[in-house]
Amino acid sequence: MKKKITLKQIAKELDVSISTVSKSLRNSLEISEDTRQKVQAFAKFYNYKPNNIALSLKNRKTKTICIIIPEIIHHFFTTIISGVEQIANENGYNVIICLSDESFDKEVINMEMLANGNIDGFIMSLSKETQQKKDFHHITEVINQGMPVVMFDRVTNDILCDKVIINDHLAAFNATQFFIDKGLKKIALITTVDYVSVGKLRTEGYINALKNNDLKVDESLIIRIEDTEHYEDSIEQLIKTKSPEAIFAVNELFAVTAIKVATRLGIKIPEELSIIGFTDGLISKYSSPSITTVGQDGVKMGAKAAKMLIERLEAEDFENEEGEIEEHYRTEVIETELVERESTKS
Amino acid sequence: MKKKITLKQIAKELDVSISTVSKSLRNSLEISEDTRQKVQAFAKFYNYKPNNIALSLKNRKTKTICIIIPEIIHHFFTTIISGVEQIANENGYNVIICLSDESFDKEVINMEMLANGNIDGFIMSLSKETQQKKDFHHITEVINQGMPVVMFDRVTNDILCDKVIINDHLAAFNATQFFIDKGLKKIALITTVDYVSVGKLRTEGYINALKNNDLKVDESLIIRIEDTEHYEDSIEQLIKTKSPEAIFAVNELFAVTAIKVATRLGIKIPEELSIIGFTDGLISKYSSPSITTVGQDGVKMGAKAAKMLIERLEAEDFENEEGEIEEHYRTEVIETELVERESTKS
DNA sequence: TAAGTTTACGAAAACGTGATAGTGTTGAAA
DNA sequence: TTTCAACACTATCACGTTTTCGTAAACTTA
Repeated sequence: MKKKITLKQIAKELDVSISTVSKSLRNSLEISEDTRQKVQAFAKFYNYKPNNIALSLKNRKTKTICIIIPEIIHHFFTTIISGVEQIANENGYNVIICLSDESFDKEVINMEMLANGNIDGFIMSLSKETQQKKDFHHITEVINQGMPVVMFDRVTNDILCDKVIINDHLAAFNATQFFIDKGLKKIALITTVDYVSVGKLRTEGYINALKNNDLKVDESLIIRIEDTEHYEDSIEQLIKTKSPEAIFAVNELFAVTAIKVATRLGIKIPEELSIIGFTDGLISKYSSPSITTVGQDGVKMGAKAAKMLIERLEAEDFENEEGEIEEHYRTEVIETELVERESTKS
Repeated sequence: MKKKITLKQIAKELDVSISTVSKSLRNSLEISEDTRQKVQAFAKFYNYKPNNIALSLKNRKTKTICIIIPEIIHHFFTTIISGVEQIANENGYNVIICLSDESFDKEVINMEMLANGNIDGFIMSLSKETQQKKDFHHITEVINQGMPVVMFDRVTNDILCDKVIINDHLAAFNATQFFIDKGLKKIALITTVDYVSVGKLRTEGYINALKNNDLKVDESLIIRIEDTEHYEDSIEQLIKTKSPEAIFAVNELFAVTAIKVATRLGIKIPEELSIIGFTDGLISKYSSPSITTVGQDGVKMGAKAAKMLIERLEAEDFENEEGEIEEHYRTEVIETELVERESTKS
């Protein structure tokens, strides 16, 4: 077992100074051809690699970014990670992943922990609890310390920073309009309670689409599901008592559950009931019937977020010299598209 | 924007030495009550937090572990991450996630990169390409440098280290036996090509179960699918020409695809065809009919791996004093259980 | 009062690196 | 012979901590 070798050890072994070793390895012209080669050969033999921690300390840059997501079992978030990771790696950055588990406390702890030098910047999506509490002090603090933050998907207007979002409102509007165009009028909505911003926006899109077509908004066709709730019964209730012609669900799980319930009740999909979900994950794809869904390209979103963050990080090197930082935050909107499958009539 | 404050700045501000500040904050008895309080108050006001990078350099420990997985879109791997993350956080460790994308090169690059001080240890599952090449030099090297590695799921006997696996052989054996116990004899197998170790083991389990019940192994009932292959046709071919009574698929995707194909062909599940998959993911759960599957508890597995790694890391502190390290590697086997659902007769 | 002990703090080293500034030797130009 | 530049290398500092050791000043004891 040979431990990692350091500059100092090489220097001692070859009886030169540390500076000479360092310069030789960086091919400095200050060092004679002879010494350089000797050092390089030695270093190669012992497989010398600079210690990243020491470099981080010296350069005050870790070349590591952190992505905080509420949950990892959501397919959408894994695609986000995928996109972030790809761009990060291309630019020589490592990615630390933190799971907030939808918990405010865990989000705060993770951020405070990593903000102390471990990383150069954050990419994050708010936990439900944080959205509920509307307490963003941990994020403000990090930003105030000069660490860039990029928020995606679940964002808030209370924080000024770069953001990557999808147009939830428009996407929901279009999905609803899709039903209406097919001649369906009795359109139900399965959504979440309002404090999750995306659920709220999607609900608004649904309502606006109805209004735009002079259709009445029937509150009894809308069910709002709590996290903890066992929602299968609520959905069954909805389908049984209201017999909707179409259902728009704000996520995959609601959609697939609706399908399960309808199938159990002997309702034919899409002949008697059309269903559109949100988020194009594996479930939608492999469900039978497969589910028409609002596809949000997580990979693209993650990649965009990573690009924005890295751009800002690299820009910082300049700004230091200029003194004043120009705070011009952008919000990028990622396109969605309706992926038509078997759960809607063609 | 107030940047992070350092010991040095506090020292200068309060006109004491850096040592005094450091000691005060760590409640050293060497420092007078008076000074201590003054320093602590000041530090609190400016929200002083020690710089983790500096600590890492000093302690030669980063309190960060890296998990390398082949893909993140596999539900199984996300549950692994979940388990690792939980245990890591409980013990004050951060988790860096690297995706090898099933590529040997990416696995090597990631490992070499992070082994230079960034992390304290690895948890990993081999990429397909690495398994194929049987080139493990990057792992041996890391281990030789004294950095602990824990492998899980896709492991190899060529490397000596801690491992966490499931008994793939037994699990497949039991699944096949389950069919046989129901009186089914014509049991097909949808598996992967042999270089992926788990596919191989599961295939063996299937074959042994058949042999154990004096059933003939019919090679035409076994299809081996390549990564890149568009496998839906192969499966359709199998079902059409062989009309099996049961299918055992070595992963979720194969199982759900078999269901889709069978449903399309008008074959009733489970009346005419029973199906068992492997890995209890969302797809199996939400498919209609839902899929009976060999459940492997990824969370437990990840947690176990993290525990083993952290145990070894903390043990290192001792060993240094004793000189000689006792290399006693363990292999933990995680139990699997058959999760019965709608795709098999009860 | 002299000697020893405690108190309260500071200086410096160490972790590993890279950049800046310095230093001594050699050779060439004035 | 003097001066200056080029060469080849070394010393030192800085990044932010913690820790070991050192040391004045105050206090105790004989």
